[in-house]
Amino acid sequence: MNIKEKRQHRIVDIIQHQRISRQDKLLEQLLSDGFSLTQATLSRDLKELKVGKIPDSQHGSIYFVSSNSNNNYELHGVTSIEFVRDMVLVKCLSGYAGSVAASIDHCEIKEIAGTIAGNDTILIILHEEYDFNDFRDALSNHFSGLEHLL
Amino acid sequence: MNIKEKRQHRIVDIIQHQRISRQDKLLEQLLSDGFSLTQATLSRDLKELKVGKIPDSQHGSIYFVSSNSNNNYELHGVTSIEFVRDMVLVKCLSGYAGSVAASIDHCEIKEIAGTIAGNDTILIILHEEYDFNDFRDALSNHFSGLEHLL
DNA sequence: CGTAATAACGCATATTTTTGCATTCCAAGT
DNA sequence: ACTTGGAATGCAAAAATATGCGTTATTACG
Repeated sequence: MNIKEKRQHRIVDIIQHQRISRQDKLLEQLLSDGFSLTQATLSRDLKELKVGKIPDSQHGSIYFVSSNSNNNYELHGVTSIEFVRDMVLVKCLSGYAGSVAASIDHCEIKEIAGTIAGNDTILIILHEEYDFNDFRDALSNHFSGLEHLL
Repeated sequence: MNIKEKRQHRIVDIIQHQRISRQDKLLEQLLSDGFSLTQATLSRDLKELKVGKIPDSQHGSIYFVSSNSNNNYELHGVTSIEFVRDMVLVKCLSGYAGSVAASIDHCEIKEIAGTIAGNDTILIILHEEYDFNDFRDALSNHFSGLEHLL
């Protein structure tokens, strides 16, 4: 895991455990944790992580991580991803299709109309208005380690 | 319904139907809808409404209304609310405790660890880090008509 | 390796949002 | 109608966040 990933993991961690209302404060913590960055980078990280902000009665407005935001979660067992017609076929190691599909479902990706998992293959149907590019973007927003398959 | 309420309703309406990324844009629409206000007031409205902002892959960052934000729903049958130790006791009309508790549960208020309802009394346990003030704020954010009890 | 292509980042600045303060509006009470 | 207190608002300034651009690191490839 490289520096950037570590940093972003730490950002999510901090946000999930404390009420952060300003990038400054978050930056302070990251710096004292040994990370080296500026507010500009932090701003970009928050965007990549799809970290949102919502008013809070006590602290003005605080950051939060949407449950199905970019969690950079690693998706294990996927061996290939291909696009056929307006469907996506995801091939997995034997027995992995169920868990992989469950992970994907859990993200509630708006582009996906539904998934069907067998033993080692998942069929994903996209909503009509989306194409493979949309799907690829969405998937890479939610999971890491798929770069070489997309 | 007074001007402010109408305006705030309209704000929620706009946000739920379009991807708004800046208060300016929202302001424009409100002005052309005949409302008269400045961006400062809009900012305050968004805070009152607990309208959040979350990065969006297409439009930078867009406003959204949390499903269990300030919905100003009326809570019927409550007769008193009191704080005892780190718990809250809600007294209701006979038979109402169940439905009131269900309504409260439905909001998934983060300050609440759990609720237990009898026939006319609900016991609400708060998470350790919150106090009655937090609870009161949260409750009044979710329901109207409780002012005289809080 | 050397080089090209891309990603990551900082700096400075622009953009956007929030807020302190003064003013206006409005409802309640006399 | 007059006073009064709180809510609502505008204005201007402060605070917070985002971003264009140039530089540096990192990766990919011949």
